[in-house]
Amino acid sequence: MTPKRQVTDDDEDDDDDVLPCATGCVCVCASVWILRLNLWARDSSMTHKTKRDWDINDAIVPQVGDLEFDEFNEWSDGHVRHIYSLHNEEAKKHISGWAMRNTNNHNVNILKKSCLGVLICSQHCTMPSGAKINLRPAICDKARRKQEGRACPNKNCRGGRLEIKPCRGHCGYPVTHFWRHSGNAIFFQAKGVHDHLRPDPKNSSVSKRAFGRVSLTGKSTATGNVRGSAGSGTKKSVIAGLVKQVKQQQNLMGKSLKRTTSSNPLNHSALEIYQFNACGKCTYSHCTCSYLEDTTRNHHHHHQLGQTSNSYVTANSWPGESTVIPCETPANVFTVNHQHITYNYPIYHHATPTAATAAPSKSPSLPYACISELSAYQPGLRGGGYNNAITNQCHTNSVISYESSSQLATPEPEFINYSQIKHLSHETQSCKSELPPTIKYNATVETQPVSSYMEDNYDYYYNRESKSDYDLHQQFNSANNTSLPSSTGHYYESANGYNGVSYFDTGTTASPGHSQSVQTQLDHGGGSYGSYYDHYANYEQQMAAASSFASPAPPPPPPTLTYHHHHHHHLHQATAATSSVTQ
DNA sequence: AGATGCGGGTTAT
DNA sequence: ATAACCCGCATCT
Repeated sequence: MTPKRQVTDDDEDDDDDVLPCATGCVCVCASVWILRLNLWARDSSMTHKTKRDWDINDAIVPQVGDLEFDEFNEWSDGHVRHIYSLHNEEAKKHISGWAMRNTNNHNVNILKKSCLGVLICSQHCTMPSGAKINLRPAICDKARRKQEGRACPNKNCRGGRLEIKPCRGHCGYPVTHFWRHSGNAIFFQAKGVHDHLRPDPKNSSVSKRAFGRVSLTGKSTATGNVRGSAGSGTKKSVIAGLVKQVKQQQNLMGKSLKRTTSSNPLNHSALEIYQFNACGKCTYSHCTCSYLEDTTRNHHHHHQLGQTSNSYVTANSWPGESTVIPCETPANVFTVNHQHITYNYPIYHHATPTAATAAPSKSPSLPYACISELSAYQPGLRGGGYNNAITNQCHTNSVISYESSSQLATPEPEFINYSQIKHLSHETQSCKSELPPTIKYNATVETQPVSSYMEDNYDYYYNRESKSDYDLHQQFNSANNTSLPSSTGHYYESANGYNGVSYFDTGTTASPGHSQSVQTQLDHGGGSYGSYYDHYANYEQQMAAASSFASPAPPPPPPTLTYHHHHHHHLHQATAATSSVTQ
């Protein structure tokens, strides 16, 4: 488990590009999608960096060498991804310093958790250490309810009560974590930027005081937010706690500043900025997106290609200037469906001009990515000037439509669309051969080259070291300074792996060759956390093997499935039916 | 008791 | 149709 690669959140960028906001709006960080497209488009000669790119929803995630795993980061923040060893105990337990609770996303393959925020004092009191009350909410609903309303543990606080400060760091919703077990790795992806401090550990003295483990007489031993300092009550720890909290607060401020006042975007790496590219409901200060108010029902968030793009492209096409940039129709138009992760996998569309000009076929409430935003990535459209007062509001008649896969005009990278899932056990037999089909995913992908511009800029986005005050927030990872996806080769070639194959759940299908052996290496038994072993793994293994050969074979016809169930995907049940994989 | 995960169900958009 | 939540249950620590 010796991690060869050390990473911090800062070396992560990410792909949370499609976010349905609470009010129905959607944040589209098209920039990232484009970057992803770039990755997808690269052929097998592409650099290692590209191989680092993956999404928790990818039909096939990279294979990682045993020595290439990330060090566990319990304080992941921002849009980050990590790959942990399947033997990493912390990863296996899906641990997080943040108070993350299970969120039922009705996808048994990907565990989703959402942040509960922090418990704060209703009086916003200050402890002797100078720190604020910042406790970890109980994960258990019942326990958490008991926490709320309790007296503030700060002896200097009068009348203060503990109350939840909910996390709103992800488009106005709590930050979410996703866990997926695949092969010998555990894939972790976080979405959103916590808009609150790190909560004290459960065993902190303050926490104990607050929740009865320690009598209130011990109030004077407040130590602030120092992990591991519980009960120490030393001056040193007090200072440390205060310093830590102050730093966190500074970082929180920094986040907002980055999102709102980056007058000189080039001072921040794209990755760095992207990390803060959280989308709020446009009522949140964190939100970096502009949006269109749909007079009928929804308001559409138009993620500015994120500050990510702003920081680099500074395109003339950038909406800045407080003007509504008329959307154009660039040669390369990428469309993205705006369904949220884990349920309806994002679908990347590299639309043809025809498709690009096609009017959105779906509900007018669907969000659209402004082409001008996307065009910002086009070499010829680069310009100068970054403007924070972005109002990249394009009109629906000139935006990129988010279409279903059925409207794909060209081979495109596409992600699993759970809405396409269907239980085949009783109906479909699109899966040829002896493989017992159960569930298939519409995951046609492509390897179509994208503009070299994006390729050229890949390094900028993905391999640039980003140091900022945000690092202060990553205290537990300060030593792992942005090694970025430097180690590589071990990553799956996305282009190969996705080359025109249709994805299917192999957890229920016989897998030829070595995949079987791989399967046997995995621990499916007993553990409470074993259920997230990727049911796709077999197929991934197959694809991995296939990709090792020269040319990808022509893709089999993508399965066309219909999802019958309301919204549940009982892969486990399907699996059990074939008794090839245990739960 | 609480953490954790599962999954049926509801609600809002 | 989609995703956020709520809830009860089961298992484990």
